[in-house]
Amino acid sequence: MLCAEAGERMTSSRLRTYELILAANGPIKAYDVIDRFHPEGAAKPPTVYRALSFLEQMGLIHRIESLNAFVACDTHDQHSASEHTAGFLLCECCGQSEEIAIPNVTDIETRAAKTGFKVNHITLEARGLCQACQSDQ
Amino acid sequence: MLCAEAGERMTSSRLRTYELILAANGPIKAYDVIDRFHPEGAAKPPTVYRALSFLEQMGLIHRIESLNAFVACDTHDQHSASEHTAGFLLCECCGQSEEIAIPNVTDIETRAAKTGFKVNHITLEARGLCQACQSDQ
DNA sequence: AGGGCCAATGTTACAATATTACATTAATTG
DNA sequence: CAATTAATGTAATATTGTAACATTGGCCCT
Repeated sequence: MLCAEAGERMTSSRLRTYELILAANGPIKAYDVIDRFHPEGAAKPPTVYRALSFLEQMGLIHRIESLNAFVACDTHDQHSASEHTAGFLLCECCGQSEEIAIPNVTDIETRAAKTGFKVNHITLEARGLCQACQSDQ
Repeated sequence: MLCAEAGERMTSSRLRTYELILAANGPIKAYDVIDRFHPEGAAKPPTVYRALSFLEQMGLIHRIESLNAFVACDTHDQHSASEHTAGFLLCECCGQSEEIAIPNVTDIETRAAKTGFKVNHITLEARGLCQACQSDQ
């Protein structure tokens, strides 16, 4: 929250969206946020999509591309929002995610630089099975 | 193609889909394939989505998660389909993609193993600017 | 060749995800 | 307080992807 103040205003839509993502305790879909937004009925999609964009820019949440879902950032107090990029371990069985630092970012940038490519942002998502779900098998 | 024969049949829908992806010379969206499928009108979505799934399983194409798009595999002759996973450099300006080997896969697996996570598949997508688009600025 | 099987396709409908456009309200600043 | 910009409300629609079920086509077996 302190982190967000550095940027812009934490309005009630944004806070409500962030609360729902925190409460989800794992990746949550935009339309699940939309459905839970009000006690009675659903929110309008733009309300939530705008809040999601904002929260992502602030580094409070991450979008998981391979799931079309969003998850609260574990480590937003450890990074500036701008440079903040993270990797994820995504369990294909239970749906839980674990945020990890991307190993060897410089190796990726070096490889990119070989063809003159300048990296702005890295998406790293590893799908597999978490420990608990392996035991269950 | 030889590679595909190892698995199943390269039917005409599958071939047509693959041709369109090869011809696209960069990531192409499913609905662009659908629109171009027939000379006259569009294909039905399931026709193309089925073909895309098949081609991906065969290792002939890759799905780019952060673009909801598909691109022909550069290196399917160098890998068995099952173990085949690739990284991508995606230019935010011109839309071109470059396929790269994922550096330090073992580092990712080792990090995952710290919490008992078993990795099945890695998505690595680096967005940024290709050389040509940097020069243009 | 005829019958049985399964893979693949056709077809319709719909679900899920996301954005555009424009009107309105709220906050901030000079 | 007026002017300006940021944020929100609202309706409609665009984009992406799947479910369900009927039908066809290839293949194997005797």
